[in-house]
Amino acid sequence: MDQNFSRVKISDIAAQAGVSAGTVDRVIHNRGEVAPKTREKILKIVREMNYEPDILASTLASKKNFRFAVLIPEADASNPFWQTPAEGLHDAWDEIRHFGITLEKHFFTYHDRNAYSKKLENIINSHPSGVILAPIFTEQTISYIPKLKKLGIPVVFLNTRIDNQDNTAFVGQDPIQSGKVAARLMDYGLDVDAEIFIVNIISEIGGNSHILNREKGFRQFFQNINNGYKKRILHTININSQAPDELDLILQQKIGTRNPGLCKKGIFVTNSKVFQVASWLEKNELTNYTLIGYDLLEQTQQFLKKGVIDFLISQKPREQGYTSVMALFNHLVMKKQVIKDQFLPIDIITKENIDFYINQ
Amino acid sequence: MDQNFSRVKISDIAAQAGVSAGTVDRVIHNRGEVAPKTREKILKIVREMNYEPDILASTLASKKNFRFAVLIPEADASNPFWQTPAEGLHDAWDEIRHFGITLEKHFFTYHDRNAYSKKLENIINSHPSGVILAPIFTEQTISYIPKLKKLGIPVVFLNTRIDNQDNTAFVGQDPIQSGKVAARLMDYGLDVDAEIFIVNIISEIGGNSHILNREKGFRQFFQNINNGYKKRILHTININSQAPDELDLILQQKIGTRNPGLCKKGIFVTNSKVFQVASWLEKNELTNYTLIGYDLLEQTQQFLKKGVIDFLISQKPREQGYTSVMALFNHLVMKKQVIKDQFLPIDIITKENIDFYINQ
DNA sequence: CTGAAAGCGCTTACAG
DNA sequence: CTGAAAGCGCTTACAG
Repeated sequence: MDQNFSRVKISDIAAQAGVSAGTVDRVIHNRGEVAPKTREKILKIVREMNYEPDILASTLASKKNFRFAVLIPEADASNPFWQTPAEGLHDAWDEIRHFGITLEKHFFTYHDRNAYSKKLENIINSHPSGVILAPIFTEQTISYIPKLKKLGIPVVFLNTRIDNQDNTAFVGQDPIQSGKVAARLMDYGLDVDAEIFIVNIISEIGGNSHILNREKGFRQFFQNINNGYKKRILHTININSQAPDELDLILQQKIGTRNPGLCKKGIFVTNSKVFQVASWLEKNELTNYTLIGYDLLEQTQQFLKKGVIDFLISQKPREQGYTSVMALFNHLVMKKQVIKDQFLPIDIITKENIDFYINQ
Repeated sequence: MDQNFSRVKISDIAAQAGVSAGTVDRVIHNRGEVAPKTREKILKIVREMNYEPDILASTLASKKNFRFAVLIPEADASNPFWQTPAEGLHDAWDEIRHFGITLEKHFFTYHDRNAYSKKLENIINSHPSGVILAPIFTEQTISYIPKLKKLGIPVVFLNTRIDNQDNTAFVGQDPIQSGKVAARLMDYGLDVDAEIFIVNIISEIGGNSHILNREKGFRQFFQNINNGYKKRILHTININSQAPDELDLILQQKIGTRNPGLCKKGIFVTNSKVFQVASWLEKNELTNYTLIGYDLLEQTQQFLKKGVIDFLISQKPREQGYTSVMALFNHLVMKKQVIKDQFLPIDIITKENIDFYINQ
């Protein structure tokens, strides 16, 4: 039955096979030093009796320890997103630490690729049991994959996916698809002839692949729509600057002065910087815009609640952290098969459901 | 440090206190038979050394077993919703069964209150370690709460919340708030003067509190909106019938013949029966409606993908099951403090993000 | 009220 | 290649 945890133990197998528990153990864990016939015999009985090891007893006896090393961006005022994945990592660790697991967190900044490489190298040299990585810097990351592989250290990618790599798992969101979700919301809410602005606010050296892919998905949505009458006009606005005044100026120029007074327009901001656009709209009392962006930061939440932002898309940052640790745990400790691409849901957040998503 | 699992063990405490491990154990588990001064002394050292028991060793040694009894509606063709919570229950059990936990599932039908009572009574009389309950029948449930309490059997409410009860936890969605989410989506997508129909399709004896509360929340949203110009016209249509033909007739009469040709109208179906309304719209080639409903069943999914349904709200059925088991586990086995009201997120599902929610 | 001993199921040297 | 013994940290009778 489903509900009954197998009570067959090693001693049962040993008795059946007429050998000692130690020999059974050697077979089960493929530790060699067992005669082929003995091995086969034991294996057969293991299968017949449907033996499942007691993972608790195993962990207790083996005194094995696991070190999970984490390398993610440092959370700070200009980059608060990374606070929450760190909490998720910690929560998961708290649930599994009984199994002799330690979690080491290391941080890097978006500004320094070399520091990232250096830290990753140090981590690898310390021979952790597994690594959880936010591989913002793609090339640097790829260059270390062979070494990790050689040392047999499994690696989980967090938040950013890299194609064709030997990672144990990826945990994060599909950015192209999330762009499509944003597009659906725009399309549903706007008149047929409404203009739409895609605003990319790029303020860091790295980590822009998400932005590009979200725009890509957003545009794909409108290409795929086959009710041809909906010829949406999409403008992309790329902004590097971070100074609020400068940003306002650009927005004013590119959006504010454009066909004022016509029907409601849409603005899709491809990351959490949507709060800066919201701030501009609010200051200038511009209400005739639908505004959609990303992430539940303190600032974005405020503007959603005020109604300046209409929808936010959440990346489930806590769950990203949580799920990454669990992927490593299931792979390393539970020896379960782990799903390689773990795409987390693309949550649509409004004023009405936000309370249930905070801290997810 | 955060990351270091305490390595103090009972023998360390015992040595410090100059007693045996057995005595320390008695103190830690409040099993009495210890002299007050000894007790105090040990307690002090436990605190000082920051002792945390090794839950694995404890579980292994104690040979304790836990029986979790579940009582939920039977999933069948007319009520497929309950398939998924059952899967979530099973998934959670699979993760924790090492701790000597068995999961017993019992089922009831919406049609028979007495059978529900009877089953609940039988479950209680079998003295399980804890109970997980879908308390569809409120009164019947409440009448058994004192008995559960007396026997010290913790109970977790699944999907339906009952006020002011001594349950260990509730896991489910806030139906009033979910109605507001639906209202937000309607309001965002419809013209100011569009008519909106609220359709309650009631096909069972019990389980209608969700429907009522969803309508309530939906209406509250429009009452609270203070941009007075948006005077929405809301019609409620209550339908008891289940026969498709009859249903179509009623919909045709109440919705289909009403101001045809005017601007897009909204239909909010307060449960998963939204697929029946979708089917009616499709058959009659009525495209000028925004349709919002609940739950990711096979039928609702199809209509969402076809574009007949615009949005679905998911109750996260799998997570409901999963979280219920974990609540009981954390309470009973891990002896952690468990949050009483665990409201799960109100997920907004579209054609674009549905793939990431299936089986949640 | 307290301690010594055996045991939970598995793993790890060690001896042969 | 194999077995006997000790041990992981905690709990459970049992004896006193």
